[in-house]
Amino acid sequence: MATVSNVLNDHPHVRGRTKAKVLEAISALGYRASRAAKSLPSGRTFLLAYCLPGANSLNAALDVFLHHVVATAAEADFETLLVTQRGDDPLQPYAELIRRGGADGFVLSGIDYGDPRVAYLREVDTPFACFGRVDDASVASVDVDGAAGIAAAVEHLGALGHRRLAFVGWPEGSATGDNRYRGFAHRVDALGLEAVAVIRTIDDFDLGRKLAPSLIRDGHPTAIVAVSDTLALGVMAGLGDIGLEVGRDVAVTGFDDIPAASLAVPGLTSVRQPMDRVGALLVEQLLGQMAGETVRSPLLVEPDLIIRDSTIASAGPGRGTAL
Amino acid sequence: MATVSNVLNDHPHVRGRTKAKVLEAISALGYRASRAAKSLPSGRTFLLAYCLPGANSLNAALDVFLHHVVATAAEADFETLLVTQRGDDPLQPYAELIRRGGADGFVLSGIDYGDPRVAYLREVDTPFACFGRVDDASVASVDVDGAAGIAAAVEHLGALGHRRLAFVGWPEGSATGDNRYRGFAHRVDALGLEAVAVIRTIDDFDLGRKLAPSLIRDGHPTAIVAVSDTLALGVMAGLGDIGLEVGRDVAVTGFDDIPAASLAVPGLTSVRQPMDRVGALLVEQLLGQMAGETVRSPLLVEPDLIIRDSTIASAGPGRGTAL
DNA sequence: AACGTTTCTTGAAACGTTACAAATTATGCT
DNA sequence: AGCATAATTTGTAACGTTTCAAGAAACGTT
Repeated sequence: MATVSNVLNDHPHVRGRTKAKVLEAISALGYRASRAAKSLPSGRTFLLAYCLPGANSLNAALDVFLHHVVATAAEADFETLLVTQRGDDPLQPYAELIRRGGADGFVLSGIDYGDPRVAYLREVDTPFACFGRVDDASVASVDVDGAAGIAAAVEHLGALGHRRLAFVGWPEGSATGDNRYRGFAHRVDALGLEAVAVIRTIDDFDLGRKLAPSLIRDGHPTAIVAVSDTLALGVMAGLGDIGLEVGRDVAVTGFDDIPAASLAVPGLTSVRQPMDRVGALLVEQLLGQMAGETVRSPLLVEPDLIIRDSTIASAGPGRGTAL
Repeated sequence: MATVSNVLNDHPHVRGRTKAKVLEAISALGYRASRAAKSLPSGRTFLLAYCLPGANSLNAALDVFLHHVVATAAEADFETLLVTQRGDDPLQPYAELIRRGGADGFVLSGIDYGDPRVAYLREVDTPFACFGRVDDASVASVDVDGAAGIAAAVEHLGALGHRRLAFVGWPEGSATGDNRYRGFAHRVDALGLEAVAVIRTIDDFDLGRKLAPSLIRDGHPTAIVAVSDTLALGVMAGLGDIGLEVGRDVAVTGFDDIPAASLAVPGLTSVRQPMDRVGALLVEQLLGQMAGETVRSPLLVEPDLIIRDSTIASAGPGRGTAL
C-alpha cells in the first residue's frame, strides 16, 4: 500500500524491480488514486477554481481560455472547478471555497486597479494568478500587452499612409483601457502622426455609431482606432450612416477579434489576444507559485494584429470623396 | 460529532434544542463540512462534470450556459468540474473521470444522432443529461425547439407579407439542422407560402456570401431563412455584394442570436436560444435522475424570435428595385 | 418511585491515501 | 560466514465525515 504510494509519487528508495511490478499491477487493474482520499490527510484538493465573470469582453473567447486553463491544469494532474458569484459580493465565491478548503488556488480574470479580490486573497494567503496587470510584482499575473497591440494597429495605419488618426476609447480609469490608450498616444507620437480626435465612451455599439460622425466632422481623421471591436463596429456603422465607405474612405481598427469582426462587411482589422497562451501561462504561474517558485510577473504576451478589409480594401487614405 | 452530521443532514431523531445549539456553534465557528471527507466513505463526489466542446455554435453563449449550470448545481450543493478532451477519443474525458470516481454525473452538449457518449454512459450506468435530443425517453435531455424557432421566423415573415421564401440550411444528417429545416418546411406549408429555394451547406460565412446571389437568381425569394447566424450574416453580405439592401429588398433571418447579429448593419432578426433555462433544466434533470426520480424527456424549451432591421427596416416584400 | 418504552445522543469503524517509524532484506566488509 | 550498515519494504496512525449499533436520557404508565 505504502509502496504503491511511493511509486506513484516518485519517492526515492524504491527498487526498480519493485516499481516495475507495481506499475504493471496498476495498469492491469486500471487503478487510479482517489482524489478524495488524497485530499483528506493532506488538506490539498488538487483543484483550481475559476469564477465565471459577469458580462465581460472575455466572454467571446471564453471557450478558448477555459480550454487552455483546464488542459494546462490537467497536465499537472489538477482539475478545474467552475464557480459563480451568488449575490453581489465579489469576494463571496472565493471566501466560500476557501472556508471549506474547496480549492488549492484560483485563476482570476477581469482584474482592474485595486481589485478587492487581490487584496483578499493575499490576506488569506491563498495562491492565485490574475489575468490583468497588478501593480505588484509578487502577485502572479499575465496580461496581454494591449499597448503593443494598439501600437501595432497604429503602425499598420502609418505604413498605409495615414497621418490623421482618431481614437475611440473607454472612460479613463480602467487598467485595460488606459493601457491601450497609452499604446495609441505613444506610437502616434513616435511615428510623427497626428491624433486629431480622442473620444471616450462606454463599450457600446450604438454609442460608437452615434459618435462616429462627429469624430469625422471634428478632426477629419483618415483612420479611426477603437479600443474594442464593439466600438469599432459601431463606428463602422456610424460611418456607413453618413455615406462613408470603411476601408476606402476611412480605415477602422478594433481590439479583441471577436467573431463579429470577421463577420462584418468589410471585415474588421483587429488585435487578437492569444487567449490560449494566456490561459496556459496563468495556470503555469499559479502552479509554479504553489510549488514555491518565485513568480516573475506581470508576464506580458503579445497580441496579433489581424488585418482585414476595414483598413486595406483600397490600402491608403484620401481616396474617398467625403473628406 | 455524529450529532453534527445528523443536524446537517436533517436526520430525524434530533431534538430541536440540540439542533439549535449545533447550528449556533456552526455559525459561530464558521464550520463547513469538508467535501473530501464526505466523499471518502460515501464514494460520492458531489461534483458534476462538463466537458468543453470543441468549436461549436454553443460557444457564443457558453458563458450564460455555464453560469446557469454552475449556479443550479450550487443550489443543490453540487460543484461543477470542467474537463476537456485530450487526444481524439470523445469518450476519454468521461472514461477517465468515471474510472477514478471523479464526478457523480455529467452534463453533455452538442449531442447528435447516435452520439457515442450516450451509449457509453448508459452502459457504465453513470447519470448524465444531454443538451440536444436523444431518441430515448429514458435518457434525460433538454433541447431547444429549433423547429418552433424557425417556424416563428417564417410566421413573422408571412405576417410581413412575404410569400416566396428561401432556406439556407446545413447538410442533411444533423439532428439540429434537420429539426430546424422541418420547422421551415412545415410552417411554410401550413401558411400556404412558397419555398422557392433550399440550399444546404456547411456553417461558413463565406459560403453563405457566395451562395446568396444564386439563391436570388434561381428562386426570386423576398425573404431568406437561414439555419444559423453565421450563414445569415454571410447571406446578408452576399446580398450587399449584388446591390440588394437587406431589410428593404430582401428580408433575412438567422438562428442563435450570436453577438454579431446585433452588431451587424442592419441588425439581424434571429432566434435566441434561452441558454439560461437550458443550463438550469439540464442540471435539474440530472440531479433529479441521481435522486432516483424518473425523467420526463426530452424537455423542449421554446426559443425567442428577436426582431431586428433585417426583416423590418421597411416592413414588407417587394419594395426593392432589383427584384 | 420504578419500570418499560420511546426518543435522542454518542462511540467506533470505515472510506483510501500519505508520512513516518519500524521491520525487513540486501550489500559490503572483514 | 558473520556482522554492521545501507537500502528497501511494510505497518500504523491520521485526515473528517457518515453509518450503525450501543448507550443514555426523557417520557408515560403503573
